[in-house]
Amino acid sequence: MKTKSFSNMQCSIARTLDHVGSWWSLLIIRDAMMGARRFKHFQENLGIAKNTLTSRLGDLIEGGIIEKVPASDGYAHEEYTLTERGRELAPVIIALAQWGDKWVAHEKGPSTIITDKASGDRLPRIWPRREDGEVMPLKEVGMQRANGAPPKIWHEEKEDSK
Amino acid sequence: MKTKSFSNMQCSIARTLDHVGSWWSLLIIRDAMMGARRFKHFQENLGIAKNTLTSRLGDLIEGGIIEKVPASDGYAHEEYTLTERGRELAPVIIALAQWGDKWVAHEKGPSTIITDKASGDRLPRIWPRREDGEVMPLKEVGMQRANGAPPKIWHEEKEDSK
DNA sequence: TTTACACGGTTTCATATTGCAACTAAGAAA
DNA sequence: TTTCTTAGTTGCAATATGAAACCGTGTAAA
Repeated sequence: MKTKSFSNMQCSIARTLDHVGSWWSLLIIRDAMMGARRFKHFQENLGIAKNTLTSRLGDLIEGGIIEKVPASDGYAHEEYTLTERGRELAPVIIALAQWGDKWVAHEKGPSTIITDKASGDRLPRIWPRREDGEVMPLKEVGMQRANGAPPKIWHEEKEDSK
Repeated sequence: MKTKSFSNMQCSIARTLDHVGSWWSLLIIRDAMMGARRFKHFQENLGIAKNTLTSRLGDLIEGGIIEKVPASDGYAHEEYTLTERGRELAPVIIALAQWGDKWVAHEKGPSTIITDKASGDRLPRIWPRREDGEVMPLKEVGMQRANGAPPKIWHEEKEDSK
């Protein structure tokens, strides 16, 4: 028996979570976005067990989200940096951070602030928008199954029951 | 020993993941957003073990993300629906889905399509923007530690080494 | 040059989480 | 009344995680 993998699911959300869905992955990515580059950085900052960190870093490297590069300073051997793939997870990280700020904030306030580097202002809430850039109410966002997707039966059964 | 909880961390990302970071949580939320309301829906669609589903649903209810409500149709006893808190996770779900579409797409294409209900068009990529609504390059997004946050030493050590 | 230490792991063991299968209680259907 | 469906619960096996000890390499200190 194994913990089930999501990689064979067709859903993009599941396939993404297969890469970043395990317990520590997104926090490691967050730290990498904030400048952590070395094993020690992640380990001390997160308080993660070393063997678990080894394992998670390995998975992220295998998934092409993080890569090992020669050290930027003189003496360290190798460092971990985000790939393009990894950097593009920023919207996920920002969305998580902003949800947390709103709904489960720490009494001392947020410890991480996401800003526009140029102005120093905090970013507005990341949110679905139309092509023209206008913010959409969630009610107007539809999540549908595409053609190839296996059909769902959730709503049909309601029709003939009531 | 216990699996470490993130809830005592000050970081909003960690605090959010404490609610939705476990293996199945975000997929359950995704299904709820797509209309799943009953235990059976989640269980059949996800292929999750029933005891695990029971446990995850309980956590989500405890976290105020899902709630049990009287059935909408005649005979079912109770159903699971997203709360406001839960619905506001949509940006996270969308960001995950779009990342997956781009980087780890299934050969048959995405199974879930996120649209503007009014036009039927797929949404543009959810992405950090400035106050004026303009899309920002990731390079211009800063992630900083706020005042109260414990200081990090990642960069200082580089100064005096080279 | 020898010794000590920091770093990035690996190994071992205890506990936790998950999956699977079987069982159960309550309501609906036949 | 009997059967079926639903929404679980229970028991067991396998995997994941945490804590602590250990280790090899390279750097620093004496």
